[in-house]
Amino acid sequence: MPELPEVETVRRGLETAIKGRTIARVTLARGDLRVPFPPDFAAGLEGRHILAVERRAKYLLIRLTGGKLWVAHLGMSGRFSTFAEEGRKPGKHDHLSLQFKEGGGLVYNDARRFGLMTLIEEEELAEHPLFAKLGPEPLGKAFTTAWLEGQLARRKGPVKPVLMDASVVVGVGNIYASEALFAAGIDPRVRADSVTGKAKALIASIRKVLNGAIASGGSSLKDFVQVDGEAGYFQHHFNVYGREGKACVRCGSPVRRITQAGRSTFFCPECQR
DNA sequence: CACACAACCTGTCAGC
DNA sequence: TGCTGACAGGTTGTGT
Repeated sequence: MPELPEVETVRRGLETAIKGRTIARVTLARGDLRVPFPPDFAAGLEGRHILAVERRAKYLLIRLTGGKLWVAHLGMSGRFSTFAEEGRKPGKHDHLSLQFKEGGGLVYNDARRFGLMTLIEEEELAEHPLFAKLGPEPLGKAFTTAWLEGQLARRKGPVKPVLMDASVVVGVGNIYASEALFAAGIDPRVRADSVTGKAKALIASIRKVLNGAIASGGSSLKDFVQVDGEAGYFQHHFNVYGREGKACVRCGSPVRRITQAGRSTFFCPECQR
């Protein structure tokens, strides 16, 4: 389910739900998700205290005592939820379960198993293969007009897949790439190097779209006991994504769907040039 | 290096 | 109700 806003919503939920707890026991229902759990994963978590829940790109970073970092990626279908009962039976696709010393626990469920869990040293984060080549955070200061101009300038393919390239900017997935291009009035099919002059507007659009989605996810989470971004996700309304054939919210002409790099792209041919 | 495409795995939904 | 095929929010590896 996650693009950056959903992961950020889950991060906030986890922060409330598990920060300050002590991990008493870890149960793995199987040995792998997208990649195997490291051999020391369960033992490495047990006995540790949860200091903070952070995020880099679409990865959740759970800081533990002893300089350890529990890295979690939700893939397409991963979700965390908390439980209060002791001796809870694992449901279908529950792959990981934590029991807290203080009582209650946390479950990771992931039907498609595109998620990922690992345990690394805090200090190896920057050089770690998962993180070394990641571009700037879209909501951070390093995502500048000059940076995006430079990235667009060396790409001759369509602009939309460039926005989804994590070495250009992280956190922008298939939904928000379409939404940001709509907000910026840019046709997703145009060559990336033809819109360098719109880099500044594109950054503003990306931020607007992501911040709007975070605000919507966060507000729905308030009434939610569970750690689960799904409610916020489905509550959010999209301007073009998933709206093939429906009237453009701005001009009324039908929204089109095309395929780019194997993914669906939605856009308004009138409003986006 | 830039780019397209397949692969990973399961669930859901539209259409028959 | 059941079957089939298309499609799903991510990332990585391969081949050109």
